Amino acid sequence: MPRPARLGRRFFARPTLEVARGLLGATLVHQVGPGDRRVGRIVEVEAYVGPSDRASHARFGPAGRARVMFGPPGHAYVYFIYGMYYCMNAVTEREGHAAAVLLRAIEPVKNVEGRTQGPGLLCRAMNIDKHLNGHDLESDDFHIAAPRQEVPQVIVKRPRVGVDYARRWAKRHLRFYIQGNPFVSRP
DNA sequence: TGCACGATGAAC
DNA sequence: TTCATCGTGCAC
Repeated sequence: MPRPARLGRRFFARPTLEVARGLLGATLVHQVGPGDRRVGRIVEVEAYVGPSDRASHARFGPAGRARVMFGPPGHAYVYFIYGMYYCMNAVTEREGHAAAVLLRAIEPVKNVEGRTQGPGLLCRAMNIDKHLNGHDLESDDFHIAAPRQEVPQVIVKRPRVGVDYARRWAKRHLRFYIQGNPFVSRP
């Protein structure tokens, strides 16, 4: 059986909506320590398309919290939120175009315990925190791999969660998930 | 220097 | 609907 192809710079250096849809069904891998390689299948994501996206942290500019989003694609943007949770994004588009895809839910595949429905729980279960902010996703210990084979899946488009303050940007269907998957946070 | 608030999740 | 809990952004 062929080894799943690790997604590299070229995959992420594309339009964010394409990357978002392409990440559904892919597997997130984090080698937490010796003998603890955690793997989860991505089933729900959100796209944050640029600094003009009023829901994106990129709106605060390259000197702000989301400076990693202004850097090269294929890196992790991990931030701390509500005083207790971390959320993980994969940076997209070309360097200088601040965009990313938020990973909202995974289906446990290997060594993943606890709930994984929602960006905060996902990071907790995968042991992802601020020490991984800015980490290169083209690495052995932390990366995303393409599905082994094309699995038929219907992709649902919905408004993003928790961004009502963003006016018209809150209405756009920039959340994507695999229809019928039981691990989606908010079907 | 202070303060309001959030790309959340759980309890009530 | 409220609350836990704290870093960030911005007003002062």
